[in-house]
This record gives sequence, structure tokens and C-alpha cells, in this order.
Amino acid sequence: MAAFTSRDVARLAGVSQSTVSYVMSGRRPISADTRKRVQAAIDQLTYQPNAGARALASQRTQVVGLVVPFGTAGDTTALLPFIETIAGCARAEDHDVLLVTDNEGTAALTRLAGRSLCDAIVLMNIAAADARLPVAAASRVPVILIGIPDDPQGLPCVDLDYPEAARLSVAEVVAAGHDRVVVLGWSAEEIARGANYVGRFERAAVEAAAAAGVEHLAVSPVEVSREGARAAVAEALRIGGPRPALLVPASSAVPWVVQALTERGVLPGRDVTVVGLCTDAVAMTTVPPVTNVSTEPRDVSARAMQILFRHLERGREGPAGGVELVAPRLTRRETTLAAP
Amino acid sequence: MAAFTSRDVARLAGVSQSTVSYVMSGRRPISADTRKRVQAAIDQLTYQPNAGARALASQRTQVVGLVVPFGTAGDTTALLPFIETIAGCARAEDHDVLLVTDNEGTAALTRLAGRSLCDAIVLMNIAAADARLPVAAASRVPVILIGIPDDPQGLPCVDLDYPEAARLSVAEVVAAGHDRVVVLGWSAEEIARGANYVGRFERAAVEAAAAAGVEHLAVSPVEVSREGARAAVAEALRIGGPRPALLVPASSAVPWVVQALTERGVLPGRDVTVVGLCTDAVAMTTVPPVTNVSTEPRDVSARAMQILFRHLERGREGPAGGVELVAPRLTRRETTLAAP
DNA sequence: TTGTAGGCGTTATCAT
DNA sequence: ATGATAACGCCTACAA
Repeated sequence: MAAFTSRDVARLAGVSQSTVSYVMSGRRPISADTRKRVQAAIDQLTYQPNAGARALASQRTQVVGLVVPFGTAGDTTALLPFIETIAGCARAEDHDVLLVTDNEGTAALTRLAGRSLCDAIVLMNIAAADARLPVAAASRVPVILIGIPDDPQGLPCVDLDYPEAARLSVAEVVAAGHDRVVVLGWSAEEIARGANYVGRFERAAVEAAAAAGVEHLAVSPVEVSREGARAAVAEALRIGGPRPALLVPASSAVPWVVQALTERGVLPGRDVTVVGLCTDAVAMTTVPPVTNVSTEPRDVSARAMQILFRHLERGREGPAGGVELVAPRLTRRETTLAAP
Repeated sequence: MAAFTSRDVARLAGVSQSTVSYVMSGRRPISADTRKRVQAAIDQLTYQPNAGARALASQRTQVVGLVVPFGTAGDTTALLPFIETIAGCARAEDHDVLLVTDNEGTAALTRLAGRSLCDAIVLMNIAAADARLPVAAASRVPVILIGIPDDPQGLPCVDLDYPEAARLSVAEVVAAGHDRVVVLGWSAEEIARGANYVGRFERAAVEAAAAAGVEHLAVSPVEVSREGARAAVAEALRIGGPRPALLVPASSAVPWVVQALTERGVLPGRDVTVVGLCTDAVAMTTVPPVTNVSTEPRDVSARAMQILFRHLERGREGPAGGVELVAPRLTRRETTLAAP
């Protein structure tokens, strides 16, 4: 069963091809009668427009390219909510998502744009100095970044407000009556890659601690594994004083750290305060559930898609760059010590 | 900077458009000299063919549609290795992946095929009686299933060999000297959805136990959560006898079960044998690392893509259906009791 | 309100 | 070995 074309629809409805096109697009007034006949023909033949032909003629593909960091980055687990949300938002605007993995680097970008595979590109996992940015900035199709580089080069960016996350975390520790906070850092790989949030979080944590008059200490890097967490926890407890407070900004390290503490008989919520930076879903899986600042991947993604489509509808005039920050939320669970 | 077309390349190289096309496709002998000139022009203009135009003219999109079960299914965590592998295999064959979420149900399928958005479709998360199958079987584009329905309707399927996984698990329990095995089942939602592997695993487990002369008991359903695992573990220990052996086929429940046992002071590997059905990656994260039968999502996906491209190259003659099973692998870690 | 016709950028069939 | 030249299916001025 070969697919029907708009020509078949036109013949069946006794109108011209262009009328069929205008009925579908609504870009021209059509009499109720014709519209009904055309629609009937469309339904009867279950006509659907050919995507390639439409893209060729209209210069719009109705596709959003999504470049995801498989292989490269560490924390792939956290990817799914991003992908899911992006796909959902795209469909809501009658677009599809073309998924491209990051290991092609800059080539993925040039291919997406060069072959006119999509109308816009979402770039994830942005490094502080990301080699893809110059290419993205010069690209024929609009690009939006999830993550914030040192120099966005006029590209719109969306990300969690990591400085605010740091402030919330420190505030929680202060509220629990600690006079010292130990920040367990990210993995060596993440640091080496130059993930921009590392610096953003750490600087804000130092400042917030200073402002609150509590001592700030750091253990870094922290490998994301049982052993890595054990080592980091040992060091943290060594320098953390008699009533330690631990901040764990690396989302995937949070469960390991809680586990490593428990193993040592240092119970989070009884002997030590732990504040993790992770999704609520992850926070609820630890024993005991960890006090967390949420990373809100869904909000971040939705915001990005919203900006992207707004830009697309506006006919692309003026690359409306700008940094958009999504507010994190702190939820006190069972790993915050009661203030003395 | 508008994109260049093959016409621009042709002019620059002083040849006709068709020659440019043939240089790119290699479907016609070209003299070394012309080829060089054309290639130089292509490089100079960084020419890339327009995907829509190519699809329109050649009837091939170089895109694979991937329908993934976001939202619907429970175990979305296990999705990433599938998606990653599928994307990788697609790129290796110069194809891209269009990601479509499952919540549109059958509409996603008809859209992908009807608009000629892709050359082939990968359908995941197949239910025993899947409403999409009739549509898939009648589709204009080839469809491959990851998962095995009761009636594949001539569609090719690939999945883990769940019966073999059950046999491996039971064999491990038998080797550890147990005379009784408790199978913790899947979640109520997974059962209700009619996930086909549920039955496949359970039947084989019953048979293998009978064949080995060990008693088979079941706890089902098991909710995937701390509380669900606690309840299931309580029941399992109640009926499991003095030296219990637990089989946990629901991949995402494995960590919860290990944790629930540990909480009760019933240590896996010391007081109880636990065999999980999950990826090696998950098995290594539990404390202690759990003896597991691997689910091999990468092998399953790679096999599916291999079949798909073989079929695509063969010009689609004869819908080469057939069920392909990927062999699981048992790895003994620290939760198998020593035989008495 | 509707029809006509040219063009979007490739591929592939004729010719030469 | 290479060049014209029809499709491919849709969109959108331009006409009527």
C-alpha cells in the first residue's frame, strides 16, 4: 500500500492541490463546504503529508535536534528526565526529536545544520570552555544550551541556579547549627571536562559560608563509586570536626556517600548532617532519605524548550541570547541534625 | 550564510549536477580527475546534501524511528543503554534516530510511517498482547520488536532469553545446595500491562525447579520501592525455610531487596542466597554485590539493529520475521551461599 | 473563494 | 565517462 499524496486527496475531493494544502495549513480562508469535502477525502485516504517534501518546500523540518552526552559524561543516569521532557515538549508543538550522541563532537552539529535535518538544536552537557560553541554560534539553525559556559557567545542558556543551590545548602547547614561545612566535590573526570557548574557551585558555597561565618572545607575530587565515596567520607570525617556537616553536590555520588557513612556507623541524621544536590526521586531512595536541593531536570528542559519555540515562532529575528536560571528547591528529609 | 546546494558545487567544479550526485553516491564510475575537482568544490563549500530533498528523491530518509516507553512503563532507568546502543548502531550505518515517546500509542507508528519520517522502526516494551502490533505488521516501513509478544504476526523480535535466565538462576540456587527457591515477582503494574517476559520467566522457573527437584514458591506482585521490597522480603523469609534462596527477576527491585534483607539483619551471602536479574552495572552497586543474571541491553539492541539493517539492505523482500534470543550470563558475586 | 504554475534540492533515467 | 532532464510531493506567490 503506497502512501497517498495530496494530489490523490485533491482528485478525490474535486479540488486543486493547493486547496488541500491550504486546508491543512489554514493559511487561507476556505469555504465550509470545500473544507468538509477535503477533510473527508483526507480521512478516507488517511492522508499524511510527506515530511521530506514538506521540509523541502517550506524550509521547516518540524524536527528538533537533541545532542546528548552518551559515553562522554559520567552521570548518564540523570539524562532520562531531560530527554523525556524535551521529547514531550517537542510533540506538544508538533515537532519530533532527532537524537544525536555527543561522541561525534562538533561534527554532529554541522551535520544537523548542514543537511537541514532540524529547525533547532538543543545542546546538553556544556563545558565551561566548550569547543562546540563557536560552531553553534555560527550555525544556520538556532541553538539553545542546557548548561552555562563561561562565554555563551550570544547563545541562549538554561540551567539550574547552582549558586542558589549552594546558598540553600549552606543555609540548611547553618540552620542545623553547624559551624563548619565540608563540601565533597565532583569526580576528576567531571572537573577535567570543565563542567561549568562545578565552579559555579563551589564559588557560591565558599561565599555563602563566609557570609554566614562558618568554616568551609573541601574534599575533591570524589570518584563516583563505593570506594570513592568511602575515601571521601573518611577524609571528610577526619577534617569535619565533632559534629560534621557534608554537602554532596555531585548528584550520582549522593547515594554512595550516604551508604559509606552508614557502613562506618556514622548515621546521617543522627551523627552527621548530609545535604545532597540531586533529584527528589534519588533523594527518596537513600536510607535514610537525604535532605536535598533538587536539580529539577524537568523544569530546566521545559524552560529550554519554551524559549526555543518562542524564538522559532518569532521568525528568528535577533538571536535572543540570555541566561535563564531555574530555581532549586530544598527539601528537609531525615539527614539534617536538629539544631543544638 | 545560506547553505550551498549541489548546483553550486557543480558550477564551481565545472560539471553537471548529476556528476556531483554520482561522486557522492559512488553509483557510477567517475574519472579520477573529475572526482578530484568535485571533491575539492565540496570541501571548499563544505557542501552537505539537503536531507529533505534527498529523502524526496531517493525514498530513503536515513532515519530510524525509535519508540520508547516513557511515562508508561515502570523501569525507565534501564532504558538508557538501549537508547545509547541503538543510536550508536544507527550512526555506524549512517542513519539517525528519531525518538518518539510511547504515550501516543498507535498514533506514533502511523505518523512515522505515514509521513515517511523514517526507513524503519524499532518498537520497545512489547506487551504480550500489544495493540500496536497489527498496525506495525501492516506498516509500510519495516518494524522490529525489542521484546516478544504472544503472536509476533510475522514481525522480527529480539529479546533476552528469559527462560534461559530462569534456568541459570535456578541452577545457581541448586548448586548452592538449596532445596527450595522463592521467586519475587514483578510489580502489579508490569503484570497488568502484560509484559511478556513475566510469563516467560516464571514458567521456565517453575519447570527448572521441578526438573531439579527443588520446591518453587512465589511472592507476587512486588512493588518497586523500599516498602514493597520490605513486604516481599518478609513474606519470602516466612515461606523460605531455614536456608532461603531468593530469585529477583525484576531488575529495578534488586537493590531494594538486598537492602531490605540487610536491614533485617539477614545478610545476603551469609544467611540467604540472592540471585538478581539485572545488568552487571546494577549488580555491582549493591552491598554486597549481588550474584546476577545479566539482562544485556546492549547485546539485545545491537542484535536488533543488525537484523534491521540486514533487512534494509536486502531491499525488503520477504518480511524476515523470526524470534532472536540473546543469551544471558550468570556471574557469581557475593550473595551465593556456599554449598553445605 | 479557488485554481495555476514554478520552485524547493536530489536522484536516477535517458541520452551522448 | 559525463550531461540533460524528468520526477519526488509539497508550498506559495500570482491569477482569476
